[in-house]
Amino acid sequence: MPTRSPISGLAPPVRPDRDTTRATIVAAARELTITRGWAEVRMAAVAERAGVSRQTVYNEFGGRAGLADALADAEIALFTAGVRAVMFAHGPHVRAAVTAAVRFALDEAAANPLVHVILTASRGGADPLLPYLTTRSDVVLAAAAVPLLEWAAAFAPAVEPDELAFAAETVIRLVVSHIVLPLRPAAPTADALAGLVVLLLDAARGRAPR
Amino acid sequence: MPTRSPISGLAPPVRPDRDTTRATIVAAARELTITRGWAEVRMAAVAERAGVSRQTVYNEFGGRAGLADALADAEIALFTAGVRAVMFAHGPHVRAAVTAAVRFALDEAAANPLVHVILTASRGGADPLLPYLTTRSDVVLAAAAVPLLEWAAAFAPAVEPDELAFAAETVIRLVVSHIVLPLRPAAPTADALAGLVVLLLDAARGRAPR
DNA sequence: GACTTTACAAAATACTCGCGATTGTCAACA
DNA sequence: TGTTGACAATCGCGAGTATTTTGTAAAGTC
Repeated sequence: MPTRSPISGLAPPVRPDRDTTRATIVAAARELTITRGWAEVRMAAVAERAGVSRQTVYNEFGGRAGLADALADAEIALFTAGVRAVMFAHGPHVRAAVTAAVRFALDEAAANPLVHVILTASRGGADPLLPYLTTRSDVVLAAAAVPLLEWAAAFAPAVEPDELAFAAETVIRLVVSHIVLPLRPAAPTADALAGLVVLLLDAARGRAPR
Repeated sequence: MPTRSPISGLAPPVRPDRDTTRATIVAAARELTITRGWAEVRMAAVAERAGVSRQTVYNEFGGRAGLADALADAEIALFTAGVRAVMFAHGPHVRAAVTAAVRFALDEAAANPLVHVILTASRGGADPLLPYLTTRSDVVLAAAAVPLLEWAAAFAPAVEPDELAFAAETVIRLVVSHIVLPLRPAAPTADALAGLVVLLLDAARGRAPR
């Protein structure tokens, strides 16, 4: 994060925006991937769209695999940030917060194929991006849990960590399941899962609020 | 196993065992699929192993796709029968019954590739059997729910049907999720899911035992 | 110094062709 | 009713080849 000081001149003049370049490239790769699919994404096309030379892409990411990694990381960060924002917007209201978070996840997965692929990764799927995301599915699960746990730390501190972890893992698994096989519209699913979380947290609170 | 009636001659001479033949063929296909994988299963090999002519296989199932369907149906029946047996063996003990059922499902999916494929179907996976199982994943979910609901009807009749259906669907989704991405050994997973079901049923009982 | 351009080898991908194996169907046969 | 044998159609596989794309290295530019 070389955020350079405003007093330009003396501050590191070098590298005006090293990671701005990276971000631009990742953004370009992201757009191309979402519209055309990762399989169709050419390093040359990414470079052109990002306004840099192909060589720069290689310098920054090492290659196609590195770019895929960075892309996945960026998308995960974006997604978790969204979940976090949605949840904190509802303050301590467990049901409202979880409902909104689940809806966000379901809608996002429906609209953004990248999120869909990353969330439902792990299955030896057909998607060409997967070979590059080497079994990161557990990482994804862990990443998705972060905003939930942060929210709980802020608004439900009395709950035992183990119970909390189980609740988080369980909703996430269920959300993914409903993404893979949606039997009902998003709204009732979100309501049902929120009810489940309320139940889990209440039970945990009643049992172990030591 | 063409077990014909001992009193040969008068007993229905026609069609001594139409569906015995089918069962034999399916059994042959099943064994070949489990050991060598569906992709390697040849219609000729199935016929030979079943002790019938290749033509008979075509007459009974129409073709490779039909055989795949029948195979899936048979395997689902076998699996649900196993779940049913395991659950009823524990009588009304919710936790014990669900624990055993989850363990059975996890172990079965680990040991029997056919069960694994069918349970985790739907994802546009690499398995060659899938193209023949056209989006039957919802059917599978419904089928897996049957033994659970039967058990509940026998031992937990006071629970509202909706709540019951949700509980069943949820455990099944979670079991599949843990098959696809197992983070812990089977035993603790089974315990945790059983606890979840107990919670759901207790809540439903306390709320709506009208 | 960071980036671009140009050049080029290596690797992946796409396409064609031919062939053997397999599927699916038909009719004669037991 | 089920078996056998024959046959066209189709599929999958592998070799061979062309084309694209990746990945690396150099020299050139602001």
